[in-house]
Amino acid sequence: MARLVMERSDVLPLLGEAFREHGYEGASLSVITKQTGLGRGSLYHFFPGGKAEMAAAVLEDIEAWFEREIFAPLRSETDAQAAIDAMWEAVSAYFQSGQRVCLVGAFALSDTRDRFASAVNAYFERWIEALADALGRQGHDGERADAIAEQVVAGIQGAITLARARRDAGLFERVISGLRAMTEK
Amino acid sequence: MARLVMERSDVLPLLGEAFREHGYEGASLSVITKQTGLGRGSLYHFFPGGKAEMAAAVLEDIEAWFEREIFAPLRSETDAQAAIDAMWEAVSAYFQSGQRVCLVGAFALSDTRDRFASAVNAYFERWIEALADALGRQGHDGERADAIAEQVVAGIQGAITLARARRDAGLFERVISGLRAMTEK
DNA sequence: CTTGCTCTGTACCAATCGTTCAAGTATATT
DNA sequence: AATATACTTGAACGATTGGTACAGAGCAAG
Repeated sequence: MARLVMERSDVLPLLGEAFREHGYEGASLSVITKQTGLGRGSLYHFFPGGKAEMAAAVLEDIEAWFEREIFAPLRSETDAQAAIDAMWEAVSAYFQSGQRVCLVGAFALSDTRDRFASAVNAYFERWIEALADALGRQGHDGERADAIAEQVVAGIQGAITLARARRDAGLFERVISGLRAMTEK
Repeated sequence: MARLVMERSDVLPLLGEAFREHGYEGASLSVITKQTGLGRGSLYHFFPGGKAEMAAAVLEDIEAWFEREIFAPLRSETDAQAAIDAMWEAVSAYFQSGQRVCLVGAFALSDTRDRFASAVNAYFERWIEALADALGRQGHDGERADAIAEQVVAGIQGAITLARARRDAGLFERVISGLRAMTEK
């Protein structure tokens, strides 16, 4: 039966937005309670480890989403080009033309990275490897596929940074379409 | 005559490192006093506006450095390719193969951007325009020069993000050399 | 030495930080 | 209905935050 109360998994996206908008340090408990609508007690009921556990759970949730929606198809879809095309559409939708920050990237740039080093590293490692895998099946030789994958994933992060810095969604789309050209046969 | 005491301009690089390592929110006054070796009294003597003025001064200092060392040559050096080559060397040295964060990029990803919106925007705007100018003089038509410049500046930011996320200086250099190929005739 | 100015360490402020917890309400089980 | 468990509340804790006040240190000019 459907529960009327909030579940832990319902809170994660709200928590994610709080961290995205304010960063780890900037997302104070008052910000988080406001963003999630949950009191401090409830938050510590779901996440006894406090803020650190909240952020870790959010990272895990994000990683799981990317794994399911993007990385796994890149690795196992028989039509590699179709998986890559799907990645580009997912990226544009997920990051909302650069108006929405990549939480993992944002963490990577601050000393928050040290707290969540393995999650931050794993996210990008898997993205690059999965994309290189698809590029390989698409016809590129291994070394070239690795290079393109690194270039492309870095470019996506940079596009987010620039689009946010300049408040220019068009800039995001232009850079993305330039990168996309690198992943076409 | 040379002053033995600390000047405002001597503090800026130290302040910059503090903000780079901890972000705007994370760089507390205790962190800043430790990093700079200056007490609260001295800091507020130099920067009556407090933390916000410190960060603004650091951004101004960074912008001035890039303007002098990179942007101006890109715009006015008669040998455009030489100016671009110099840019790549300066970028590698300045960001220390991705071990050193771009403060402007880091600010752009957090809500700190809102506080320093115009400085953050101006930094990237000038970089892109100066690079596009050099690429134009190097032979590319205007539209193509703009596109490459955006792609390249975004790529640099992404390379920093990824290199830091994965603690992989080699990754930074590989992405940079891929980008560099785009700026060669 | 006196005066005046720049610089600095200490103490202090109100506000906010992340965290804890006892008490309460809602839901599920019997 | 009675009991047990899941969830929520909001007040309070000590620690730390950014910022202020201020007396004195250091030094130069007169």
